[in-house]
Amino acid sequence: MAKVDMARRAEIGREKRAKTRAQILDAGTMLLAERPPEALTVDGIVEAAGVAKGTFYYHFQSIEELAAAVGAKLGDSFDELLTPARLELSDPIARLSFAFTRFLEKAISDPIWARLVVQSSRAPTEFTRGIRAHLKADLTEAIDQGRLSVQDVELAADIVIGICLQVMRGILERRAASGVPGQALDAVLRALGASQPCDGSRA
Amino acid sequence: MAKVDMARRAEIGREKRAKTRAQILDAGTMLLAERPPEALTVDGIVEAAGVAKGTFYYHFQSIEELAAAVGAKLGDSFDELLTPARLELSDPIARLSFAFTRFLEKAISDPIWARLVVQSSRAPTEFTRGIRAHLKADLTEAIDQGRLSVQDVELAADIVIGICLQVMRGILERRAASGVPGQALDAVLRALGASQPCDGSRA
DNA sequence: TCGTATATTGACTATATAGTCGAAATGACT
DNA sequence: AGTCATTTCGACTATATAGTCAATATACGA
Repeated sequence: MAKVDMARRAEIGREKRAKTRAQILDAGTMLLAERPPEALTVDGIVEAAGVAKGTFYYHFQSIEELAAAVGAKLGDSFDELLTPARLELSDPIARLSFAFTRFLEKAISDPIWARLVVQSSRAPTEFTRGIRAHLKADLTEAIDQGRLSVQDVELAADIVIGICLQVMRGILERRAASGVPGQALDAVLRALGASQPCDGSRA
Repeated sequence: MAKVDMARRAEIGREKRAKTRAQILDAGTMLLAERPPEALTVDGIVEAAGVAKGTFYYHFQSIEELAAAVGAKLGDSFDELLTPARLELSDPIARLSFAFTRFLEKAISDPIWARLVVQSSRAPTEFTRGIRAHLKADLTEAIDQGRLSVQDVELAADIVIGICLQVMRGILERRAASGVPGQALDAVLRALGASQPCDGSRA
């Protein structure tokens, strides 16, 4: 009698579920782009997402879990943005330069993403830590090659990240001049005391 | 019959009032050093200050007003830190260098202050704007003297502020090496492409 | 059309936080 | 000791937010 295909059922559920979950995730993303996670409320989220309160709890255990999911999505966007460079470029300074530029260009083209990055930088998550780890690896390699005058990796990382974040804030507050990413990169390389990478694209 | 000196009364009141107000202000300062203003609660503040709830509202209309008062106090500490340099040094790059170094040294010696500065940088207040205005004045002067290779004042300001804030975060997270302020300053001057100021203290 | 697994809803209870206010305490002065 | 302007207190009411759950809707397969 009526053998029901449980697997199929679950799949259907998963599809519908994914759609609503994405709505909530998007609403959470927008809200987290404009306020710190401590300022989020479940009522605010469900209103922004256009779903009922119970639905939120059906998909997420708590606001923290939602924030973590948004963080994971942001982490994915980092990988998507940076992985190509990591594979193609063997020169650590070139990798770093490419990544830095991609970041600022993305910030210009996608302000919500930029706001989210800036907000996330307040309380470092697993994903922003990953970025820093990659950066430090590149910097260490460059230092080992004797190509940076800054010898302290942590300081070097703070210089790169500090300029990147603050320039992002500048892009968000004032309107972005398109020349900014290049100029900012030049400044970063000067700050690190970087010897020219092979491409020689700087002044 | 008992002519009461109202002015004296008011003065007495003001003294007692000032003491309790300072307690609340200090509690607010500590809390704002560790969380964004949106995450503050009146209950949390009065508990930290060791006063009753009504007392808070006797001194402040709202949490925003308390946050503004903390911001003003922070602004005063900026002036105290920076005014001497502004009066004594006529060279804009020397002024900027002095201010930058004072900031980082203060961050090392007073972590609560540093946390407060970092937190405040999220949502620029009247007082952090003042800092940026001073900085931009110095940078403009230096650019006009043809002593910086960075020509865009906003970008230059972002570079200085970005490095300063991120190095502060680094100081707070890791333990501060005392050589950091000097090294960071060197990096900033290189980033700006600054010609040597007269003292020539850099590498 | 009906049955069923899954997803969605919104009303409901808990609790936390905001903001008020009359009563009590304080302390300089007589 | 008594007076009184001022400050402090904490109980109280409002409201907002968290978190639950029984009822309902959905949509596919039989």
